[in-house]
Amino acid sequence: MTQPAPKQHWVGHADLDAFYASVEARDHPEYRGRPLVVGALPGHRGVVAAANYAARKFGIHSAMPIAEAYRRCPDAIYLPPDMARYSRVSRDIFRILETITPMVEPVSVDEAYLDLTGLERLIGSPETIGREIKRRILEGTGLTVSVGIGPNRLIAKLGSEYRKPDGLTVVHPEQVPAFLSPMPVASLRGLGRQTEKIFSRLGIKTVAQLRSLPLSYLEVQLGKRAAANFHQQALGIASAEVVPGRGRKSISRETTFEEDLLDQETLHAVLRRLTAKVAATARREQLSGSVVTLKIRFAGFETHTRQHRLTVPTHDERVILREAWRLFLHGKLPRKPVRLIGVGISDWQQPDSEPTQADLFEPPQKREKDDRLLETLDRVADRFGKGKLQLGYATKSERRKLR
DNA sequence: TCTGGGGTCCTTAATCTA
DNA sequence: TCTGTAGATTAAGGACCC
Repeated sequence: MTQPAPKQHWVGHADLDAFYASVEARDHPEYRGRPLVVGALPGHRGVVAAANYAARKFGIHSAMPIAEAYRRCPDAIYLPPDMARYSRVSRDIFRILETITPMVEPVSVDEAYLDLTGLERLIGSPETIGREIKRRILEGTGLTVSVGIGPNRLIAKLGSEYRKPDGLTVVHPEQVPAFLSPMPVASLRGLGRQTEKIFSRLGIKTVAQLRSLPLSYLEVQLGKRAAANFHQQALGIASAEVVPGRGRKSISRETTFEEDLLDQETLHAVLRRLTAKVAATARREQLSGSVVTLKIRFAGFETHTRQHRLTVPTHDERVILREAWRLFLHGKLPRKPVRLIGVGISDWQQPDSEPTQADLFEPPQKREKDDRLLETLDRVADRFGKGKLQLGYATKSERRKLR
């Protein structure tokens, strides 16, 4: 008896080209051919969200501060993002991808993995499938997409980046080592500025160089986990699993002020607005979160988060706002002008664990403890003046005095 | 240069619990 | 009941991605 040959996995990665900018150019023919930047408007705080290829010729790229983009190309068209419109186009794109296979895993509005395994008999070779994806998206939406196809997610993703815009790259299993070898290490997944610094210090520039190093050496430099991860990637080893409809794990909203802000009334009002949006999204998606997170950024980009676990999951904006504001007031945060404020919820309750009557009507000890602490804080406020309480817990000695 | 917004995942330290 | 400890959980920060 001979064993059947193991099935060849094929993973596709589809990535829309300069998505936001392409949607704008598609809908406004008068912009076509001109440098176009979607993001913050010049003169405001913010960065580039997307730049078309004409703007990229000026060195403009996403995440660049808008002031820098403006210096490089004052004549470009600058537009604020219209997320609602991009989301609609995104839904069209995913519907089209699902005509190829139901095994589509969204990564973001403009990016997805597809499990193409076994489609050869239905559609044709991986090259044929790739051309078919591009054709259907162009015909259905008027947008171009770059597609990478390979034996796993890593190779598919690197494939879609390999030729852009409007590219198609298919890497067969036996081509993987040659495909990866000349690539800069920075093209590997999860390798950002910090890790790149380490590699640069070690004189490692290409994937081939990385592959030649013993794992034990990498472990000393990067730690066990990261070393194993990059070592596997350098060998072209990665998962071929595609998970359609991966659920989200958190919902959050945040905003950066034009000028840093200290006034608590305004901060509270902004937090209320953000909380309402978070709660609305949660209700729409029928999600209730158990963890409320407050995010605060001060001048100098000093960023802090504070979390509180609720006894009962919620999507009620009053509950979320109360907890977020409590974290703001009593989370031992520095009392400084605020650059950004944000709020989020996470840790969804499982459908099989509805809150019990006991959860609702017999608050556990944790809640009682919290409430006692708050009472104490209120008494501190009365005794020592409100200013003391604006930020930061009462000190131990202050609490002792009150007992 | 001066750094958005919305996410995920990992590491580490503190705390809880068996 | 006390104590030490190991493992699990939680909280915070950071790196990274699009």
